Amino acid sequence: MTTPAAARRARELEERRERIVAAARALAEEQGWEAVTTRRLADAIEYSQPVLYGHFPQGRSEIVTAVALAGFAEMAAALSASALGPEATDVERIRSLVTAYLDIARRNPATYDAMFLLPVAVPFASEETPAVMREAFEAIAGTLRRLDVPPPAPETTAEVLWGAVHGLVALERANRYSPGNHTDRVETLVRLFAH
Amino acid sequence: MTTPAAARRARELEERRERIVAAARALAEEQGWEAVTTRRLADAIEYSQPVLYGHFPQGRSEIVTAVALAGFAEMAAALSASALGPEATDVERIRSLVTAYLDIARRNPATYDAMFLLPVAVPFASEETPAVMREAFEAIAGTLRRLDVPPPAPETTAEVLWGAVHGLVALERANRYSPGNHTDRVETLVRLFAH
DNA sequence: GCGATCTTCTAGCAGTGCTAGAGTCGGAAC
DNA sequence: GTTCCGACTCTAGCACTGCTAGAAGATCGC
Repeated sequence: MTTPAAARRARELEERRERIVAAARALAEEQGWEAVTTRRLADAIEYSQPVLYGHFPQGRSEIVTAVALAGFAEMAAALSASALGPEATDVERIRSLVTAYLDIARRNPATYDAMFLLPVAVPFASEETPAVMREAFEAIAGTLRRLDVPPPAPETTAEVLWGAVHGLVALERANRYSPGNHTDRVETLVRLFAH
Repeated sequence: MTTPAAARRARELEERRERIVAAARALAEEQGWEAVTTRRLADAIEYSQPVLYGHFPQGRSEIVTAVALAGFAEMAAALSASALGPEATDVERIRSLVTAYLDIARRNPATYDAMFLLPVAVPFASEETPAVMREAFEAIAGTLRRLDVPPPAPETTAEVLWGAVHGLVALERANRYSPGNHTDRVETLVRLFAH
């Protein structure tokens, strides 16, 4: 049914779609999301504006969502990779997790914004939650479950921990914190959850 | 030096300034910040657009900042008022504080966004930090200091607590949480900080 | 090679933040 | 009471935004 030409076309389409997402992400990280305009994206991929709407019928916001999903995939991988061996202490486990999270957020600020700040239309904890999001959450909950003294409700605690770390990132980036106190805050947070 | 006419003019200017801020806030709470355009604001105060720039030379972003400052004033008042009497337990004190914070955030979502999400040019923990911001922070730090078992570094813990509660608000509003688990999360957070 | 289909582009809409310059009005001085 | 100046406000317009209709074009199956 699918001719070779059609297969090639589908492949080219997919490639172009990814070039759009990559261009949006690069532009956002370099100059902020307000610099990510449909005209600049069209220039970056060397096509005209309407082409974008062929890939993303919902327009700009759908492109932002695509960047957010890519970010969640990377975060899930980083958090899973942050798990320590059996001889680690509870404090070390949580510190490794939190540090991995903060690293991801610090290295990709614009992508992080797409994931949490910008209004992207992705229901999180529901049926249709993309797998990458569940994965990232599971990495956090898994670390809590593996503690020597696991919390009574690991899932709920995972949600609270996620929120606490996100709050740290958000307030720090918005300059709502005293400067230079970063490591103290992280250590305080870690010991709070490691009990 | 100041003639009666000049005094009246100054008063009228201040009134008009506040009408702009009030209009921006009302519009944002009703239809979101993207609906707060300079044209709509001008319509609301029944003047033309350029009048806005007489009050706020930096334009729209300065108006958002003004709304944020009003929000901080209200938050400082609400958090201070949440302090409990001497017979309260640590858990009750923190719960009262956190609940007051969540109430403010839930009742004025757009104002809350102006305070923390939108890029307003207000350095927080620095010399020029407006008094209202310091006040809000002091209400949190003060509650921690008054605990039966105060944390080792109340200021740092206050920053972490602020971040944790903000994270709760942010993730909840961005639909990054499982629905219906709200009270569990709050209680988990409270007990974490009440030791 | 033909013809239909699918793709891409040009051009334009309505809206945005912001501003230059023209015009109007109030109030101080005589 | 009249004049005149300065402060104030408005009209009109710029360059930009996201998005889309309809024309022009290329491509592919036959």
